[in-house]
Amino acid sequence: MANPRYNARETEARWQKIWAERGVFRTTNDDPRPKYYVLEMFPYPSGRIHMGHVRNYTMGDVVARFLRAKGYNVLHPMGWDAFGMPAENAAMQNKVHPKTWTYDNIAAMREQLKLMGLSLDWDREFATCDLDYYHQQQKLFLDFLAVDLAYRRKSKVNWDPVDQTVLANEQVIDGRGWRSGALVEQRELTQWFFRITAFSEDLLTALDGLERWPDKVRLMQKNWIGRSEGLRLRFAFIPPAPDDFPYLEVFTTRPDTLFGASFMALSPDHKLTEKLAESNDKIADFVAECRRMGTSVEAIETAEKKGVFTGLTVRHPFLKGVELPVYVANFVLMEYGSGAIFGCPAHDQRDLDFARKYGLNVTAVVLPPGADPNSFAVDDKAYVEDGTIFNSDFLNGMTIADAKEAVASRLEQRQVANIAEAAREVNYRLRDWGISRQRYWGCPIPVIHCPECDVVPVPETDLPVELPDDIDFDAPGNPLDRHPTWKHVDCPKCGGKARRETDTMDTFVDSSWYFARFTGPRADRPTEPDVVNAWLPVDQYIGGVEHAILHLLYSRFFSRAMKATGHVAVSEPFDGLFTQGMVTHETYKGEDGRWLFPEEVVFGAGGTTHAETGEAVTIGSIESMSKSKKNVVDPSAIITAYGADTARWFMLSDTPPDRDIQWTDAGVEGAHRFVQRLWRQVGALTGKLDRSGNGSDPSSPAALDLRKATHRTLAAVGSDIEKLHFNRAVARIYELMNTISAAAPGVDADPALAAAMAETLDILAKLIAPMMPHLAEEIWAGLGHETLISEEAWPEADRSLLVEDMIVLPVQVNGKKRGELTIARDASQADVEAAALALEPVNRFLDGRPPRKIVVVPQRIVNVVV
RNA sequence: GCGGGCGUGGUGGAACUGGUAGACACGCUGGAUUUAGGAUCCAGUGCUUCACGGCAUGGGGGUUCGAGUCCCUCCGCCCGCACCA
Repeated sequence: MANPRYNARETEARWQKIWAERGVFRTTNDDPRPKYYVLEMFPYPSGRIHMGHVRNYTMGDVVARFLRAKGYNVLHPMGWDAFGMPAENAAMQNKVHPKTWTYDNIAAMREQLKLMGLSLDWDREFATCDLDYYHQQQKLFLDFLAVDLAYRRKSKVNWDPVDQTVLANEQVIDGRGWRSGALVEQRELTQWFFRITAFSEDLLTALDGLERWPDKVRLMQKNWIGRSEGLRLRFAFIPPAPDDFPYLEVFTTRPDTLFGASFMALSPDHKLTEKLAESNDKIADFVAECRRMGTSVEAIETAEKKGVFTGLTVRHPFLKGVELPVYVANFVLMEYGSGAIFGCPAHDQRDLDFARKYGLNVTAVVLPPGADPNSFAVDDKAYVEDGTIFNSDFLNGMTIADAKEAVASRLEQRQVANIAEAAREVNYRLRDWGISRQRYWGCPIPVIHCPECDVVPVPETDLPVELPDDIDFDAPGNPLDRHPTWKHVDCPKCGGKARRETDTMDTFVDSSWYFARFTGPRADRPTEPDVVNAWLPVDQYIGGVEHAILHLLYSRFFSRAMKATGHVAVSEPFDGLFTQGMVTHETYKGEDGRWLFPEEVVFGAGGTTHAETGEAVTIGSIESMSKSKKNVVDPSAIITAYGADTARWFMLSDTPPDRDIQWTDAGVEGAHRFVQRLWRQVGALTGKLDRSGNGSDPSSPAALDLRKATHRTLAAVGSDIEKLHFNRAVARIYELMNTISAAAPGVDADPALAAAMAETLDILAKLIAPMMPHLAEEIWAGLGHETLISEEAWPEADRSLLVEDMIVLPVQVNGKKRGELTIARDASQADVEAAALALEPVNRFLDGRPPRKIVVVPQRIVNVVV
């Protein structure tokens, strides 16, 4: 330890090699210790790791190393979310095969990750594009298909006519394909779906049990599932009713407003609309116009409520002789309820806009509190608040809730002549999950289309359906579909000529069960029941909040579907979830407004300038790191310059882990200074330590104080890490470090302090080990230990050192602190009062009068009320 | 529009169930040491006052012996959803 400067690069490589050689982080499935499964969201192999990965994996590694030290059998694996579009884009742009591109990227990123010193079990690594992985995924698909959790139906999709592919909603920008720029069309295609709605209710109610999830995420999922209770009503047509439609079915959550109904509206996609359009050009034109309407945010926000009268009318269920015209309206969604509504303009803004446009009646039936029933009317703002029902016959005077119930029970008892049928119904906004993608680089859907036998699952013995390697990306569309031979197969059932499904699965399918596969990554079935059920659920899952809905909801569905098909025993995959914040950085712009990389910018006395051109640079807002704004810092460069421990320490310091952290040079340098300071301080002390005792010598108050500070820190850091409050744990370690520096000069003359210091430095090394594992190993070895600190147990805090006999009690007068007194911890209330009243500042405020009241909160505070 | 969250020094942020506001760090100021340092060490650092003290957790009001924390209200910022009947 003579070297005053810590050489991170040399040291980190050395310890990483030792860990790997000794297999320190390899996890076995038959370990008798209690299990703990730590998982960070696995990366997409884009080619290079970014700071978000560094932050995510640092946090996970702290948890993994901490729990390993606490005596758990920790599973901490890593893999690759490796299918997806970017590989195909690279293939088109750079003429490189998606497989080559992906595996090259994985190799590069694995090397980068290894430089971070993460305590991962690399033996369990896999990529979702590995044949073995998607083979098992195909088995899952077939199992889901067998129990009807996977199915095929026609569905509206965004179709890019140039690239000849389906686009996700996120890939449609202002109505145009993000790559081709072509106007996106709405097309009906037959697509594969997972029946996530089979679990709507369970996915919703089970959220309450996810106590170790952020409330925010649970709420987002709740809103996404969107449960609402109401009635399904069948309105009778004024004869003649259209063929095949004896009644008009609607769903409503507001049956209390039935007396205010003034029209009916069908979705443009409603079956009845389609039928009417066949013989009515106006309707047909209107439907076509609606189809052209984009699905973009802007299009919906600015869309005018429009419709066209169908010529049909229905009877009002309660009001004799009242007839309601039936329209087709652009704001009615086919996907929700029955695709038809009754319109009550007074109490729904959309209905009101529509009614005003077409001159329909607006009858208020909910009276705001205190309003005059004779004069209250709705103008151009619908009344949607609470109130009392009026203008509504038998509902008059009721609350909204009572009126809903009254209508429901009356309809159920069939007391209404004009309603053919009514039933209570629960609807969800959640839709089934469309998984078909017209893409090459994904898991092939293992079915065969036979002209005789229809859809035939690929027999399990014929699995895997392997992606062909010889493909070309010269033309738009799905290369699998264009492949000369791949799709031509014989029907497994009848042996006749048949066609292989050329759609592949959404890559979200791949990431919906990888956590289960990590428990038995080489099994010849998707999971080994004994093993997977011993490991799941994941105890702590860590990742970005951007996955709050899709990935996390899909994974919750998958667990249920895998449970239904016997692959796992749990319904909930992730017991604890933590969503970390993003990494941000300042942005920089040159004189012409172009974005600049941080390394292009020089901060001089004369202002901020460009390193090469010398032009003035504008410092812009702080944004999350992104390639487009160039405000990125490459983790490899940081690790090369400062070492992984510095990068890790910085990521854990100062900012709470769930908030965005700003990456700054000053911050990194500060973290690095601490690494050096720690190294220097420990190095300066190693020769002076006394290993013959622990320093519990009553004759040395300095030793006792140091031991108290050490054990207090030990207890606090442990509980901070358990709560993932890494920034507080870091602050505690800084505090201990300051205490050590202050005590260091006394070690020479005080043998008890030298002994206490030995214990303190051992504990310090263990405290930093989860966060800066390389430095911790180096210090541990330097302190004379021959074990690996990575395999050492977390120390126990000595509880007798955590309580003080004498405490400092703040004394307030009228709630303001005026002084403090040092008193025995177990002093009686009378003693505390007497001591407080004896304080000079208190007396100054008392001014000779007796206090009105004295509040003593034991061991906390004294408040004298004058 | 609906739903949710957050506002604390120059900065990032501490403050457990209401109980010493500003821990810890960055930055800054002064000093020491050094050929030099973006290295290290020491001291200081919410605002205000010569001082006693006064004022301070987005603004205003309330509950309480006591409020950053609880309640009401207003302002500002951020996030999610988006015609869901």
